Amino acid sequence: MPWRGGKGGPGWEGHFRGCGYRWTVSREVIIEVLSSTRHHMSAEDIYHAVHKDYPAIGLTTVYRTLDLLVDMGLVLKFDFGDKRARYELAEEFSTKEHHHHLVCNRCGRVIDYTEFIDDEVELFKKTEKGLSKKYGFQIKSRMIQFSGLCGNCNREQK
Amino acid sequence: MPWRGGKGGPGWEGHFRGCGYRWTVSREVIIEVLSSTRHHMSAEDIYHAVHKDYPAIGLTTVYRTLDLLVDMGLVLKFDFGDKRARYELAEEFSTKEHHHHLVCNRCGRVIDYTEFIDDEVELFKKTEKGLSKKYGFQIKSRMIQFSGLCGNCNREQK
DNA sequence: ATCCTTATTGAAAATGGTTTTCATTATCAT
DNA sequence: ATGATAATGAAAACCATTTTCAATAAGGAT
Ligand SMILES: [Mn+2]
Ligand SMILES: [Mn+2]
Ligand SMILES: [Zn+2]
Ligand SMILES: [Zn+2]
Repeated sequence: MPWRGGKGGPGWEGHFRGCGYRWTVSREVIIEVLSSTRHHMSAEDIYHAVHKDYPAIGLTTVYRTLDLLVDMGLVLKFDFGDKRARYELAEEFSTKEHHHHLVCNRCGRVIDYTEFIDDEVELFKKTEKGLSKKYGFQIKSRMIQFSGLCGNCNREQK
Repeated sequence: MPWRGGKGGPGWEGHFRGCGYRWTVSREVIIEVLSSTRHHMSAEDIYHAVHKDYPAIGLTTVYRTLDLLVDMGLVLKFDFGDKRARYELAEEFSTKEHHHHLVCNRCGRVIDYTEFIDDEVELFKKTEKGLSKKYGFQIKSRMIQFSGLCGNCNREQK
């Protein structure tokens, strides 16, 4: 795990430089926000968090930075069914372990779960190898997502 | 498999009636389109297909009907990363077998794959049971999706 | 077959997350 | 420090989807 999070960690900066991008305050701050949350933030969430300390940073820049981060594979983008995209640090840069998502259709709660992850990883490996051979498809990312009713909503639903 | 597809099959009509909805020409025609394609159509795709024979049916009705079908569990809604939602008959009403999706990030091609489905189903069952016990979460739907580069795009990329 | 209630519909307008535009500013190799 | 140009913010544009509302059609009752 050579990547240190936190302010201006050479890992992040190096990634940007390595791709020919500049290392800017906006980028550092946005990454800092993503690094220090356990939530799945929307662009606007991030914008608000950033805005407290850096009111000059605009929503447009947040969107642009997130796009870059996703392209570079440093951040994952999710669709949990509310209209806005949600973002989370990629595994290698996160303190969270490899996980998938459980989304409540009623209240929108999102649970990170890690149960049976080993089995999933194994199955993924096998599947990817099979699909790559059969379709010549090179898999870059994989996602599993369950949705339904969370404990609370399940109870109320009755 | 008690459900017959095709024009006005009592299966579809019964489903609507059973939920207290009326059985209308628009609904019949939209279902007919979904039943006779192997593609993952957008609302607008469906609108255009319907429009040839029934120019009076509007895009709004297509959206509304799709929402209903998704709510009733007869149709699945996907996000393949282009901006529009994509729709496909649920397994029980489709001639396609249970499958998952392989999405090309470059050209947008979507492949239905069925490899290792048995393993996946087994793992899903186990996972669902575990999650249900641990989080009280009642799972209604599950999705797996891989993305990357398809055979063609992989070759060109070089 | 006709009436009546109301679910359904189409057209147009509104919505809202995201993207584009463009003039200004900041980064960084020199 | 200087200059080339990548990055940025504000405002406008975009565009899939949703909402509004008056007109229409479905289907139970008669
Ligand atoms: Mn997560
Ligand atoms: Mn499919
Ligand atoms: Zn819930
Ligand atoms: Zn492709």
